[in-house]
Amino acid sequence: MNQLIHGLRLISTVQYSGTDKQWRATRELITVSKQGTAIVWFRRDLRLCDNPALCEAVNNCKSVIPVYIHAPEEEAPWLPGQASNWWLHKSLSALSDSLQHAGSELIIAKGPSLTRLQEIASKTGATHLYWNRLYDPMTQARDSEIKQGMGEQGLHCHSFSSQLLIEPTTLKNKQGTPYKVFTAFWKVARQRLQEMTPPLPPINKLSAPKIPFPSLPLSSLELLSKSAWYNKFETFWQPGERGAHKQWEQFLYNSLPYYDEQRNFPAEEHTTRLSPHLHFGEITPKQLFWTLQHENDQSPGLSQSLDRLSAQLGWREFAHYTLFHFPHTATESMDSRFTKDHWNNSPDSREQLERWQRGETGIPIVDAGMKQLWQTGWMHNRVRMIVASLLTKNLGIHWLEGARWFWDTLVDADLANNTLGWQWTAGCGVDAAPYFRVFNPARQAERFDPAGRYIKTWLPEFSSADSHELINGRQPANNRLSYPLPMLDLQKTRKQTLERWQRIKTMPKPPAPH
DNA sequence: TGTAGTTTCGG
DNA sequence: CGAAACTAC
Repeated sequence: MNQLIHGLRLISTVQYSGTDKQWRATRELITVSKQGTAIVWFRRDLRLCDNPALCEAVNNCKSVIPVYIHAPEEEAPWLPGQASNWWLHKSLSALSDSLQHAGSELIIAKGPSLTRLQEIASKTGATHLYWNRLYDPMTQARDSEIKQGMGEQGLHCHSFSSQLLIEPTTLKNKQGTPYKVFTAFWKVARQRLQEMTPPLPPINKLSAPKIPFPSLPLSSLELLSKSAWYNKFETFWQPGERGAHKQWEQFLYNSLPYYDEQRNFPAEEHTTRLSPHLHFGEITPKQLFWTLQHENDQSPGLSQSLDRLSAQLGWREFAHYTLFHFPHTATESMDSRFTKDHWNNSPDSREQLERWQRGETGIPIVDAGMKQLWQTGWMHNRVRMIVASLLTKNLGIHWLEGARWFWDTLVDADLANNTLGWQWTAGCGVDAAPYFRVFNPARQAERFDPAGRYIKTWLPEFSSADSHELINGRQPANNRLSYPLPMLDLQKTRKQTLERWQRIKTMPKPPAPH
């Protein structure tokens, strides 16, 4: 009962946070005379709420042209994967609808980004270009070229911060180097976040461009792959800004009070499931953090859950922060002692990788996770750590192989989060887990899926299995289950891994890359 | 955000 | 004697 009341009040907070007070604050910013035409270049900020680039363009310019340019090759070597493309398709469609409602139209084009932007500017007479900043290495490089290229054509470029709570350049430790340990980073960051400006109000009215530039149909981007394996995704997700807000409100109402205690239990649905929405910028970390802070002042009973969830946003910040400062880590281990030949390159490793990908390792909690990933484009975070530990530690396969699989199959595939997560588990990244941290899937299943509900959901062959089978999988003496025997000996591989990692960790530490 | 083996605690 | 605490990896 108490929790219901909490939930209701929180929802009203969300809606309130985007209305009067800030409306007034923003209106004061509106300049007296609006001039010219602006292009608002949408990238991974597919929303109309709390969108500084859009707000500023609307406030400063007479007409606004919303543009999306599809240029996946500009993100090489990390071209968005298939699950990600499915989401993008849906999200663009949602954004396009919202813009239409606001009296405008989303112009969809194909790259190269610079050429297209210059073309659109010259055909529409636009004099200003607005965008929200991204921080991955490829986009950083591309965007500075755009800034220069557009500048040469006499256009004014304006970029804004909205993807992150903290601009990566503005936070350093006492030695003047980037933080490499989460707790130290977050201690300072959260202190700074005490003073935060509120999220911006939604833009629900836009003046249509005077000279329309023909948009390509969304379908021409060919974001939906032919195999249509993602058909089932639609029952799990609602991409787009409206879906993001719905998910957030549902979480606040149903799950926030349980978050601290329940978030580690993959069978419970008490995580936010906002990762893909955040990745595509359908909702901002500020919108979330603002609500959490506001609630923290009022409901001390929730503080554990609120802190815990804030810290998750902190990890997201930390991941983007470290990738910004150490861009090479997207493809190389942060700890350079982990060279290519540290990893398992045996002739068997290719087949082992494939069994892991298909969810046929014979270890129930791992296979359940891999099936959940395949069917929904998402995996519970606890299970991500378990499957990643099995691949990198027990099987000794390079974390990049796991990162690439996740990249293609996750709807929330995000270079910064993916890089940090995999290197953390493998023990070669920033704030590396002590090398001796090897997850025992059986023990993890026992602790976090005690009734086997998660395993039974994704592995129907276990529907009538006993608890021993749920934890350990099929045993050699038991032919009752139509399920593979475990592909490895957990105890033996753990021991071998500890020895191999210990060898690395006793080597002299290489000089820091910074 | 680890595991596993050993020691200590408390009824 | 099982649970909790401790400790090495």
